[in-house]
Amino acid sequence: MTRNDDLNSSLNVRAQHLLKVLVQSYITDGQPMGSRNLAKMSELDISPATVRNVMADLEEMGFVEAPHTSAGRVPTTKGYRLFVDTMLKVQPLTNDLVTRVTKDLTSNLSSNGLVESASGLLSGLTSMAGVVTLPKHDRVELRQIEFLPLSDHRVLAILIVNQKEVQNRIIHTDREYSPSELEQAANYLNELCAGQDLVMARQKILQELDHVRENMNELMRSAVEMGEKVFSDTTKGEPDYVVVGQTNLMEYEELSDIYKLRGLFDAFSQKREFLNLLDRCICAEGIQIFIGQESGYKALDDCSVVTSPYAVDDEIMGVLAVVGPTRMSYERVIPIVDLTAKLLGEALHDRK
Amino acid sequence: MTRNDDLNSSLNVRAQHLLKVLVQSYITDGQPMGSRNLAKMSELDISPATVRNVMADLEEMGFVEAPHTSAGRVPTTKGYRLFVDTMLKVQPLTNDLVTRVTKDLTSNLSSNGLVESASGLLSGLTSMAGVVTLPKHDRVELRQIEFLPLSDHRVLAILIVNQKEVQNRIIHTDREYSPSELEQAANYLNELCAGQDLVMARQKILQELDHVRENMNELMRSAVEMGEKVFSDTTKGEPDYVVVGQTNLMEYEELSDIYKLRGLFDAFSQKREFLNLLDRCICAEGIQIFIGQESGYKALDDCSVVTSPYAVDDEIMGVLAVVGPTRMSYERVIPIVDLTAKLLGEALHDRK
DNA sequence: ATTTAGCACTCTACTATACTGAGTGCTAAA
DNA sequence: TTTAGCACTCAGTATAGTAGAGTGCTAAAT
Repeated sequence: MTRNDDLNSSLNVRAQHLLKVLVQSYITDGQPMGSRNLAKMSELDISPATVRNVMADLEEMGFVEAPHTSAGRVPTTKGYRLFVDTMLKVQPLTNDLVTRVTKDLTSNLSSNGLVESASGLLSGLTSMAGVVTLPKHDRVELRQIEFLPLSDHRVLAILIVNQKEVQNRIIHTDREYSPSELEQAANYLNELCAGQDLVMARQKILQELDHVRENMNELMRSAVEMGEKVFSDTTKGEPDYVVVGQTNLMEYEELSDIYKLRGLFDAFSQKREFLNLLDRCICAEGIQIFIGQESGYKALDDCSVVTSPYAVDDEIMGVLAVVGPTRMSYERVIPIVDLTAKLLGEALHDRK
Repeated sequence: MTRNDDLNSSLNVRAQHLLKVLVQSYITDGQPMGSRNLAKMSELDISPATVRNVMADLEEMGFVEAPHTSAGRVPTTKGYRLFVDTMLKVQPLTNDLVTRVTKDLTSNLSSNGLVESASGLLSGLTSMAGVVTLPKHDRVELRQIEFLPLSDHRVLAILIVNQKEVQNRIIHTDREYSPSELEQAANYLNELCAGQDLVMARQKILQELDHVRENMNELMRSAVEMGEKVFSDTTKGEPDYVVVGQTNLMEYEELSDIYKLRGLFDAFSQKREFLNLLDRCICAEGIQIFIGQESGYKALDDCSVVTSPYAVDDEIMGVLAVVGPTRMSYERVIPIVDLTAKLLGEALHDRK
């Protein structure tokens, strides 16, 4: 095998081992690792110089980088990714931990408090931020919307939500609309919002309003405005998810820049981006991990998110997640998220 | 009048004027003010040296202080207080602003969205954090609690809330309780929680649980545990107040220390301390202002809070507030808080 | 008696300089 | 392919010097 083979194909065993040791060390220390140190820790009986050669290769391939010339190496997103995908050995759960989670989730809590409680557990056990979406049951998913003209500038809006539930709203409009106009408006809104949570639907409409204030023909504008009127009554102020422990994130060096933090906190409170991310996980089975920029949202660039859906009787009800710095102990966090998801599902089952 | 008179009795006019100018300047600039500058700005035609003499007096009396030897003066809490109490000239509201608030609060919003909206307005107009408690109506105040024994380790709890509303809960206990035991437990809980919001009541009980786990006789412990079971069903996750714009506070130099911020944000999310503060204002008529340490809570040491109750038909429904750095433009914030309180009240009236 | 000018003094903030330690990349030998 | 050796880079820290802002005090002026 020539050196070039190593570069082009996958990494050889030694390089992988060194990367693994480096990632683990960096996760615990937060210090860039030099060749000398890594040579020792690797227990491979090779010299620092050799390690340097390997590191140069790893850097070329994008698995590690150096903060500056004389600073040792640090894993990149790609490095973490390889580590998480192929070298990770999740820590077994201690009994203490299992009983604590069980106790917190089975004792004394209403089904809504359960969500808070789970979020609190995630946050407490990891010292990062815990996020849990409300069980789907509590959310209202729009299937269809129809309009019926009434007299006096009023329109009856009929919302069909969830399976077969129906809601009626009367809205006041600025002028009379013909049935065919209303039909077109309904079509437009259905296209835009069907299948979504009402809250999300509303946000989408608000965006639309801003976005195309001018570019829109009169009819579409009417449709959007009508939609806004319908949905404005919807937002009961119910949150879509619960975040606990945001402030924990302030403790991490790599996030303690005030601007990053602000972006992150704003993202939490605006909810939109974050909900999108979580919604993406609701279909995926089991744990999913977004490292750094992988999430695609600027606010989360320096964060990793470990998510898992939770289900009652095989029906997926929501998603929970832990948000923390990319330099987090995945080995510890993953089983915690996994366990909490399972037990939350069970607890919800019992409350039915 | 001797110089001593000035010191012992109240400040003479000139000193007051200088203090006023200093406070106003400091609020806009954030820079400590030197004697030279102050002499000019005061338009009093006195020399810097004279100003220095006055400042020395003001410092001695605790109205101003110097960050360090060569740094000019900065108002103290006491200085702000005097300014707010006696020299403040609130800025008249612009028409733009009134219409904006009116529009935001009267258009398109459900009564619950109103609270969010008001909070958003406070935050948006001041670039600080806006807080609005939920209308009292939406809160549930415990008047009385009673227990009735059922069979099979079950107890029926009867809650009388608000005026005359009744709620029932069945709880499961670890053993049978006699009627007299239940009566004592009820008495104990009534004493502890009557008159409080259910959420607060629950918090109190949780505290109690922690606090006196050992020091309590068996009966009291049972009572508290039973209370916990009753109230655990209560916390519907409904927040007691809505905060918008926390992250705005990150922009202010004087708060941008990460530890202060963490304390502040934690206080917001734990709610307890903050609710206490707001509850204190619910009885006070009109605007109330807490400057720096006046609030009595460490987390708010570097903040000022401008509060006002809001009422529907003369019945006080809740409190709203703006939280920001002590160095805020009170002249601007006060009328905004005032207006928002009034219009929120009116908007709630219209929705009834 | 009050105000003012003048002056010595203090303290922060900034800049330049030098030094140390950690760690690298490259080259040539093993 | 690995290693030793060496020159080099860079962050971090300590040191010293300087400029600017502003004070407090004293003695003179009003």
